[in-house]
Amino acid sequence: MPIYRQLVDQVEALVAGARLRPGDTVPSVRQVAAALGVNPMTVSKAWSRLEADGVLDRDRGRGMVVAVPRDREAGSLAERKAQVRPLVDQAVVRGLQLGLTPAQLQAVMKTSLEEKLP
Amino acid sequence: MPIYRQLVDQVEALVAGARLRPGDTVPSVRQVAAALGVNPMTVSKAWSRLEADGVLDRDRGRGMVVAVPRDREAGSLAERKAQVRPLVDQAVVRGLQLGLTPAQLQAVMKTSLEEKLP
DNA sequence: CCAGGTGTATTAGTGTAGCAATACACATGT
DNA sequence: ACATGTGTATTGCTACACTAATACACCTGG
Repeated sequence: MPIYRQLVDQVEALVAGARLRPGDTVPSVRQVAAALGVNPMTVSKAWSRLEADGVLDRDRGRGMVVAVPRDREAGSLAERKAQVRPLVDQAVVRGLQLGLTPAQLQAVMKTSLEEKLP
Repeated sequence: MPIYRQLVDQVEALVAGARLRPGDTVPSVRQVAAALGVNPMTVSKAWSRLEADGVLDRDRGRGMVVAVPRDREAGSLAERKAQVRPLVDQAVVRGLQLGLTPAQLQAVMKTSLEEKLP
């Protein structure tokens, strides 16, 4: 899995789990790049995508900050459910393929939720 | 999303949902290719991957058949749960990101399961 | 055997994702 | 103004994913 995607997923998970809250600052592009031995541009790509997704706010000269969830992109409850649906479907298909029962799959999701929400 | 991957996902979903059962035959590479206006090799790639994943059995000169689930790749319950985990995590993160509550996410999974299992 | 069905190995072309090097634009503190 | 921090536009390169064209190998029914 590409470096920049790993970074995106990692930050998204932290924000979704409220371990990074709106207003918190994120390590600078150069800090992360140096720590990982990667080109700053690679990190910038990740930060950019996070900004495009509304997860971070950019502030040139200062750094990037966790954005307040604006519900803008959200839409109605039904729409949001429809957006997650493909990902859930993928997990479900894989689970059934492995012989897991519906109850076992639900249990996995419960575990995942508990781990993410402190 | 690549053509061959769409085919793979589609067949996997059908098999996982028991709409295609072990022993059922699958349309031939050339039939599907003609129907979609695609090169037979593209369909073959999909069929091959499905065979590698143990979903289909090959039978040169006759066609491809849905394989019996062998529990082969399965392993212990814990191992299988661990395998689905990343996919579930991805769905969960996305759901939380959209402001869905844990209960709503579980509901989405329930719906997905009900739709797949007849 | 032969005709017609099956899947596929091989090869080649095309596009693009991923990453890095460079140089630049913006903001802040002194 | 200047030094120093921030993020980034641009460019170029490389590797690999995806698709297709062709020719071949296998099996079955007559």
